[in-house]
Amino acid sequence: MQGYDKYAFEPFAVTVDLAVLTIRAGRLQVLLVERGQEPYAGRWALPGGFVLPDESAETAARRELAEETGLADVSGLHLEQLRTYSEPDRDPRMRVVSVAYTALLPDAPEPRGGGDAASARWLPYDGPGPLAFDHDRILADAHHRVGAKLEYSCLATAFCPPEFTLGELQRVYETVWGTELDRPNFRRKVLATSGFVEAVPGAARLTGGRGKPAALYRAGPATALHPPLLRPSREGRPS
Amino acid sequence: MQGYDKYAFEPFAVTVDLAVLTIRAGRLQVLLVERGQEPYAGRWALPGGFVLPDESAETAARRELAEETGLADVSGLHLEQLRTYSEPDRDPRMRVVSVAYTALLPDAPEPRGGGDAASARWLPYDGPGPLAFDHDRILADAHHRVGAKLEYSCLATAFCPPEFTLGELQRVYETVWGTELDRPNFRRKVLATSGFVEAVPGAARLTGGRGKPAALYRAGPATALHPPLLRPSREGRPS
DNA sequence: CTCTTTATAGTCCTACTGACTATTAAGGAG
DNA sequence: CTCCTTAATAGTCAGTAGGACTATAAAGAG
Repeated sequence: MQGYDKYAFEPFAVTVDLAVLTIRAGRLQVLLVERGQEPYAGRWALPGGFVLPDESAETAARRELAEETGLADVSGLHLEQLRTYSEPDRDPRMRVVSVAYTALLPDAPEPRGGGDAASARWLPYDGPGPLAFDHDRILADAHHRVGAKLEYSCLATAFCPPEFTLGELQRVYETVWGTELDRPNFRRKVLATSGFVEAVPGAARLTGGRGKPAALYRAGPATALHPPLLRPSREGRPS
Repeated sequence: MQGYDKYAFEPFAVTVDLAVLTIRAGRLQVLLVERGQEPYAGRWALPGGFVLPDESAETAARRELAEETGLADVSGLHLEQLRTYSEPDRDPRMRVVSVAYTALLPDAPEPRGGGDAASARWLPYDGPGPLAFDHDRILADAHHRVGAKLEYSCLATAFCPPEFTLGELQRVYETVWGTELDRPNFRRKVLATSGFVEAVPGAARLTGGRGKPAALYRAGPATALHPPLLRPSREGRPS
């Protein structure tokens, strides 16, 4: 790798794939597009596209995210590189190396198909059978990563609107992990972690609630949880 | 991303870069090659090279690892994808997207330059000034990742020979984290984590030791640490 | 007004861990 | 051989985090 001219190399197409996750109707949902052409015509796929000549993968991912969600301002959303998939046969048409990103959205409006792709839609994480290409694996990796990061980072607030209740925050953990948490213990842990959330000055929330109105919180300045908030029981958090 | 023919895309060169870490002489050391040509002639760089047409990035990384270290059997070494670096200007000659990997080695023989590259050498992690390209950042990311994974995974044994003492294992933590740990507490924690290490049937080690001979252990079947072994004090473990 | 629902407050009790002290078993210096 | 140093191993003790659980408060539904 000292002088490129001395070495032959094959040029690859480089794309980004997006695993965009949100919580709607109490379920973990994914943004998917339906493929209209072969291969995998009719299958659901993760949104994505080519990295343009003057873009970094990160820039391309954020551009695609804006196009596929139709959101005007996508700058505040959590976007994080997941990993790169480069198996030679992952796309039957040509050699494509794909840099996968995970994005987390709070409220999740139904996407208006304002981009180049066919209309993207929210679908339940466990819902639609096998995805196109290796997207099942990418999506599973994204879910695994997000579940793990909930334990030791403040990532959960990325699923919440700017102001949220501790009940909503707890539902994020429960939905992603697929477990139930003890409410008093969850409150105690979150409030004891300085910088995780901070109370909104003078507010409570009543409108839609069926029970006692809950206090509102905002995401705090912290990014890491010390000590972590471990998921209950079951052993094994590989990789 | 439904039909590639409809979209223009630029072909990129795809490479792998390796952050190969080991512990030698009580210090964290990195495998580096000296660049002979511009750009960055004379600077140290991470070993790496092009992904070949029929290779995945993972395969290419393992091939480069074997070439650069000169080790005959590289199959047992810990190799893990770090992340992908794709800034358009990261290589002044052309557009290169690089998939970075982190590898951990136990004993660390001085590499015999048996590959295509100029002789690779072990250098202290904090040693050689600025590296070529964006390799300083890649190396820092690798160090950060390894430090974080020591907390919640059994990765530390990847730095150790097949049979090791708990003192050696502790030195891995101390060297990577740059902190000192309490020895009795470390022992208690490691031995209490089932599957982390297991005692070698009937053996102790005396030869080189200045003190009481230590018992030998092997890596156990576990991959994750529950609960984690957190580094002392200082807050903040970002990303 | 009562029941249901959700938020919030507080109490045990156990396990984990940080900070120690003590003991054992080598090698080295005299 | 004896003392000293070094490192491994054993054990103690207290503070704390967290799991399980009970109790109270404040809304809406009927």
